[in-house]
Amino acid sequence: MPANPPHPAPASQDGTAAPTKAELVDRLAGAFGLYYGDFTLAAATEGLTPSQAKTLSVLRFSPAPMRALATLLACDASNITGIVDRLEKRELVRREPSPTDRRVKNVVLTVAGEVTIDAIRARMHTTLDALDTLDDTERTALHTLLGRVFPDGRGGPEYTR
Amino acid sequence: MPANPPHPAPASQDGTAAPTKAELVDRLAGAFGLYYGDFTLAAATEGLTPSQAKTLSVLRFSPAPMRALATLLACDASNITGIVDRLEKRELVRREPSPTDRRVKNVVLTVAGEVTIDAIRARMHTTLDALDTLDDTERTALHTLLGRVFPDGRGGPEYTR
DNA sequence: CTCAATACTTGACCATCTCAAGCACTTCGT
DNA sequence: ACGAAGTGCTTGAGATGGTCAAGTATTGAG
Repeated sequence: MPANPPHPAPASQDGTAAPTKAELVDRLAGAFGLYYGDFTLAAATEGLTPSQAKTLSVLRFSPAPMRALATLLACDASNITGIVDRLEKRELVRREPSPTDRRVKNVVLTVAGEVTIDAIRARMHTTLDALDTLDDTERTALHTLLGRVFPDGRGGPEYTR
Repeated sequence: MPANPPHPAPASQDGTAAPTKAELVDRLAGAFGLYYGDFTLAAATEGLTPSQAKTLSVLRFSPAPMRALATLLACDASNITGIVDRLEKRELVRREPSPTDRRVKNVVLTVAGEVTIDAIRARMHTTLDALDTLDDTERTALHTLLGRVFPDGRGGPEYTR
């Protein structure tokens, strides 16, 4: 039953033809919607908002100055002040003065912060369970393809000021 | 120079070994971050917030009652009221009373709304350009794998109340 | 030494989000 | 048929996320 959707999106009847770019964008949008829901729910069980959890997530790799966080999270610097304020009040994160530039404050994950972000990632059941259904070949393929389409950006530690 | 990151993440030296689940989650998180930044920027050029644009995006496929939107966007129903209020004020969207249940209001994309969401999707240059570098086989693989990990959820039109 | 640039903070203002409460309507049980 | 429970949407309060404009401290270039 065609059901005549307002926006065509023929969505290649059989699964064999290569998807159009629009179909791929749809898929990405859908996938990230589900991922985001999973992440948000997991963060909420630890009493954190998505932005707070995303900040902890970024800091897992390396401490970073406020400015770098703003760039990584694609938002205004003034925004980070508030987010880090709240994370610091809960001792998940610490501001450390940069030894080389007194304007800069490096944000560092505390041990409690590490535990928390690990717990959140472990609770993303929708995503984690789904990944379990992939075999090694598929995992490798997905990892590689995502790396091609969304190159990392995060080269080395940002602890560099 | 190993640089000794605080959180191990050995990140399989060579590209050949299958990535661990944690590495895949990292990749998903990174990819999601870039996609979201691209989407947010594109939405901003049309004067829309990410939530407003996401709502239009969902409605591309089919009109939907407020409740369904809340479920799809993984948020409280009361939230949708405000978002749709603002979209309606800009005539990108219309509330229509459901013919079969007088409690329900179906939200429908206007023509202007369609034009707007299409423009936003067309401006996601980071994502679209990256997809251009994939050949047909890779596109198919990515589409299939994402479909496996994040099954659609959106089966038929939600215009069903 | 002066001046432009940079890092962070603050305050104003709106959007987003949750929760609790309320109204309108539907559905179910009796 | 009737009342009670359930569902869909809205409203209002309160916290957070987000932008912008302005202000302070520091750096760095000339």
